[in-house]
Amino acid sequence: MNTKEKILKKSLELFNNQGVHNVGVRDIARALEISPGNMSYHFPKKEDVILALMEKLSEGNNICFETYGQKEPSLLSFIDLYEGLFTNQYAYRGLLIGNTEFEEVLRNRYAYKQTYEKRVNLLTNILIGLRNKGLLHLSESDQDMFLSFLAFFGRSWIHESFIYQRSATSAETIQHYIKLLKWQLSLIATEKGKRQLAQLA
Amino acid sequence: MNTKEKILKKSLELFNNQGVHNVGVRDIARALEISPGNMSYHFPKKEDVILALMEKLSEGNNICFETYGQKEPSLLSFIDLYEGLFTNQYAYRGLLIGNTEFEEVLRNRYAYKQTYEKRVNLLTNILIGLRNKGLLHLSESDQDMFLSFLAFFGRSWIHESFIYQRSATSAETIQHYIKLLKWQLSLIATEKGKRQLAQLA
DNA sequence: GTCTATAAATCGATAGAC
DNA sequence: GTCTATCGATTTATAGAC
Repeated sequence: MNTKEKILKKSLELFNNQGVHNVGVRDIARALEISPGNMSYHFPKKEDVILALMEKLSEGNNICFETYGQKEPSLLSFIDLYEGLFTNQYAYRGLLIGNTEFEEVLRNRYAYKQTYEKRVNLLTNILIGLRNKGLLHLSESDQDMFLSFLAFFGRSWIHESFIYQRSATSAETIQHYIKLLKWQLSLIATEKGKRQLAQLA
Repeated sequence: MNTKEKILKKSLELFNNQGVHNVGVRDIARALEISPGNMSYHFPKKEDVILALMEKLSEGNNICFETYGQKEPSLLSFIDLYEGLFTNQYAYRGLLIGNTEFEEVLRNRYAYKQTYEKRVNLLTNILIGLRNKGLLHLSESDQDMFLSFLAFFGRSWIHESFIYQRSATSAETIQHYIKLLKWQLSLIATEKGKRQLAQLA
């Protein structure tokens, strides 16, 4: 592993444990036993480190969606999709909480809005697919609301987990929110959909 | 209005617009055309300002719950309750987002956990009341899940609104999340409950 | 590529006069 | 109560030797 990769790995570790704003470039350098100057050679600004990590997070999410696309649409693979997404988000949780500090940077340099719109389109198609399979009972307006819910849920659970579930393990935390998602699905699932959900524990 | 109150008012205004971490004591002093030293006379530490504002927020929430307690339990008054809570939270949104910086402070000096547990108990009773009125269809496990959902929703909507709904007005933003809440309620409402919800536009 | 040393800015907080 | 002036710590970022 080269220095650049080492920096990214250690930065993420520190960000996750202490939050981005509590970790200075000095801290990262010290943890890696390299000099602050060396840090700046590889990443001229702290935001460059954050941006690089954000892109890795985004790639991870893309892979989850691609994996789903290759499977038969079902509520089980839908849950799988979200387990993947949540696991990925959890791995980068330090970036996703307390990011108001770098919000402006992200807005300018990271394709926030495009990514968001792409995801909404993707999810819309996924929901339509599940409805067409007779798994979800979704009217036009239900679909919009469930989409709003999913967008909200997918972006916000990590905030709450960071503040309120800190003592829990990674797996426990993720399962807590997956359970909440399953419950939501069960409320709008058809009988066929409910039978699929029943297969899960 | 005395200086202390002026400081609190202006601080909140600045926090809401720029986020706590982007507003220094100097900024507040400059905006009020007083000296930084004077700021420190009234609030020795920046966290004292934040703590005072948090307590005002908490009082506002308490009033919402008390108001609900004096009404006849119904899904309409339940929605009223949340409109009140959301309006209050929105007014103090600067404190509620990006608060990882002061999380430790809040944990130590503000009765976070007690407040949280009190609210969960309160909400549990409210839900039981609504079920007893024949408005909600809630099994034991449904109740737990809906409680988890409400706790999550109530704490997290403000994060999302701050990042994704910034261009919307206060009223639009709040109504967006109230609409989401109504939809959730409609999923677990009895026929009687659904008739109440239908009264709302 | 990596280092040491330090610039330059900003922050919270304090000292002491009035 | 309010002011001016400043301390002391911390941060990002850079300069220049090796």
